[in-house]
Amino acid sequence: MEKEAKIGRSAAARQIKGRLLPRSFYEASPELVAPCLLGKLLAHHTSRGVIAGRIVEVEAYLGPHHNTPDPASHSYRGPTPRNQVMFGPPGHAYVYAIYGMHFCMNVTCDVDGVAGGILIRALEPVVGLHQMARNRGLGVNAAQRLLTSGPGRLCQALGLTREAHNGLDLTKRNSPLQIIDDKNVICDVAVTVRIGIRNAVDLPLRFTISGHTCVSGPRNLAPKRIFTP
DNA sequence: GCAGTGATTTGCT
DNA sequence: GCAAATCACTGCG
Repeated sequence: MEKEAKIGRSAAARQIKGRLLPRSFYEASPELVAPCLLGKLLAHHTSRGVIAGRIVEVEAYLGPHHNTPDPASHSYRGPTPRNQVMFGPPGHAYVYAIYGMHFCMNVTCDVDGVAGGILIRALEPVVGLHQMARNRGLGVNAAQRLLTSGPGRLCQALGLTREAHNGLDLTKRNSPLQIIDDKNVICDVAVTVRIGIRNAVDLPLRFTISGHTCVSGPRNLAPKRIFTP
């Protein structure tokens, strides 16, 4: 009980201060933008307050115009009603339903008209931990990594749905959903193959903050390489 | 390990 | 049109 109260106070005391990432940040290819998102804050402004987490794991999904074919990407076969957001301007949220019960959130990137997306796979909870636990249907003393470690979990924790958030512009000042650079410095970035997919399983397009406890998936997945940004 | 769940797309008529 | 296959997941055993 004592511990939960302490977490609640420290989270509430924190302010989200930093620079809203501009449109130009997202105008490059997914494999270039993806590692740059690590360490940034994903913030959802709700009527109940702010819920935010630090991005610790992402995956790049390449568009059909890219040199490397990516059959795992939703945009692989061209635009459809579901994936049209990916073919629009960069810096927008592409939220879709999967397996009948989960949502996943991508950030669109590359220039307008060229598809590209980055799946946000895991966050480190930073602000609104009690609300995250409520949204996830967990007790307030649930382990932090159960809140936002996994693409479905983080959407549930932040209260993101396709109906309410698909197509939102993340670069607008008044957007309820934003990505903010608070100058947090990260150490090592590990590059691995993507997980949870059937096609194009060999492409090294998953980026994680190396060793971070909130990263999802198998702990023993060997990195293809590690670099310091 | 695998069941649960439903939207989405593809491939037939 | 309609049926079948697919799916970037999670939670339970």
